[in-house]
Amino acid sequence: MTWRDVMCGELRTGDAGRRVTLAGWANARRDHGGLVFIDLRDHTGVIQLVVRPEAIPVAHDIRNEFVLQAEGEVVARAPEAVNPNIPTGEVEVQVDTLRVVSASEPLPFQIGDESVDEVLRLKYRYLDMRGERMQRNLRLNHTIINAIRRTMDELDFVDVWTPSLTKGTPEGARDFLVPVRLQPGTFYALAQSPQLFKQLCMVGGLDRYYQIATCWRDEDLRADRQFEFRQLDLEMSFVEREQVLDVLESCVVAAFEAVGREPPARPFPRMAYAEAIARYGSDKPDLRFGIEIEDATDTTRGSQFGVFANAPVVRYLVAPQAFSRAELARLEEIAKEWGAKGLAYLVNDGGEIRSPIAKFLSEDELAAFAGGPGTTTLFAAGDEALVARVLGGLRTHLGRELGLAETGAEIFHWVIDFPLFERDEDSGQWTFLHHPFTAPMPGSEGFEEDPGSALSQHYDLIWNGWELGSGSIRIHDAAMQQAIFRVMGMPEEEQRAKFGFLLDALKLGAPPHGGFAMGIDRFVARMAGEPDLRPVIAFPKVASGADPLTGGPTPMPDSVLRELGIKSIVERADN
RNA sequence: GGGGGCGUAGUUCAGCUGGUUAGAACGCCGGCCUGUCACGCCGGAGGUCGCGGGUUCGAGUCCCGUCGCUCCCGCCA
Repeated sequence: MTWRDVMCGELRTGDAGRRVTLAGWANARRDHGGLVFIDLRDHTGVIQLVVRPEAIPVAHDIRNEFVLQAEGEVVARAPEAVNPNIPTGEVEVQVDTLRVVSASEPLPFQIGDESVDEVLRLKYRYLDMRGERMQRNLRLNHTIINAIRRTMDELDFVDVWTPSLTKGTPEGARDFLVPVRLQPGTFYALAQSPQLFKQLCMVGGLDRYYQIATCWRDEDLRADRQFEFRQLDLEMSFVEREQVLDVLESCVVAAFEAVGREPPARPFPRMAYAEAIARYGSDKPDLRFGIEIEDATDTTRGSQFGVFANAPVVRYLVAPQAFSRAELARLEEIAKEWGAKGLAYLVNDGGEIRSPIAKFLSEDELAAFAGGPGTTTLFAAGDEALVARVLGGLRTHLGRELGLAETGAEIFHWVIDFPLFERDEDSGQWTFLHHPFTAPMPGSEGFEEDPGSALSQHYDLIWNGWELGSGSIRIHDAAMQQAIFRVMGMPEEEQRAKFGFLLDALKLGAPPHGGFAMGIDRFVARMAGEPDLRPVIAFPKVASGADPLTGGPTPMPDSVLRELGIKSIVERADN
């Protein structure tokens, strides 16, 4: 038998007179006693069925979300019966055969009701999926990934599968561990990224590798972070930075074109890390709006206001609004979240300056810092990094709260010239900023002398203040790789134990290479206009790490653990 | 690990300074209806107010604890 020969959403007046077989879900029913209307829905849309219950008594028993199969004739509706709200509204199907394929109990929530608690929708994700939003998002995801794959293929990249089960490393994110039964007491880690495997592919002469790779990280979940996520992972041999960036720009543009949107102009602007921090207080600034950080240190050095006079750095930004006392208290909260001790400000309310610190400031200072009427100057004082963090946090907050970012623009840009190392605040040890395989900038090869001022060939791709991904030119020289490990305080034996396989490869004819990893889920979420990741992922987990649909994770019986050489030390009521 | 928010019918919510039988809308069930399209009209069922304890003559409301969910910080090479 044939379940259907046309989709619900496809029928138009040109189909009038045609006999059709349809299958789908009962989206709505309007039972008039002697005449029953049923809106039949599939992923293409809705078509009105007209059923005469004297001939088809089952029509009275149809309920929402029953799966139905209907046969009948497409007829044009009378002009006064046309429904202009749906694309199929000029026709309907006069049904002569109606079959309940699958009944449905009343639903826990109504399809398409976006006000329903998200966790409940996740528990019944398949119902949520029947709604327009998930249908749109999952298909958008498919379209984007197809466009990316097509682009990579055109550029001669080879899709190579790398292992999910990998050797664990204590650096970086926490690993998801997988016990190995054949070697009790040992574990694989689920890959946090194919990083080293793709570098080995370059040593293997693949020249251009890519993969839509699943990655796992056992860190706390957020609105834009899941345990597992996908990245467009790529690596290229014999390239400089600009060639890598060019490939990513091609993918972004192809994705925009595939979904029928105006792509961003190429090349995307480049901005040095130091400039991003100085002007915006962030290494991923949202450039859809202005508001830049200004320096006040020269003026405040001799200030009567002790907080200013004693701070290594005083900087400020001018917000385009004269904030109320309550709003300023809220902003101070934000500033404190980012590490500030307090928040100094000048409100210019129609030309009149309001400020608790005005009495400490000279005429010169007031004149220098106050914005025009209807603005507020927000200060941060402290060391350079703190000031950047606080003002960057405030700037992002203002962009969101004041709607400054809602310009309709889509701004892509690169941040380049990152530092190679940073100090770990706890241990005081030098540690890599991104990962230890990033090559230093030409001119920074002497990084062992002065790790703090060395720059790296690392780059980030930013979309409207979202970090979409990052990459770098890698180290292809074993001696340099070992020098990096040395600066990080990793002794020779530890280097061998953890990364011996990489060091061996780098000694056996490793070509210069570089690559990138872009978060696919983030990219799709942005493209879909979704505020976070979950609406573009078919079956996401919630913030506790649980899966409301299947009820995972679950404890395992001791017998299973014993075979794996594992003993649980956690007492559980449910075990 | 730290901070904020939430938890009342299937769903979304209301429920004042503590005061009779905890309400509404949608959904659900029954009845009527041949041109509706979020059909309409009439009737009905449905609640351990997250859980435990306390204060009180009396707790959805106040207090303590606990659980769950959520957002943020930490963390996420």
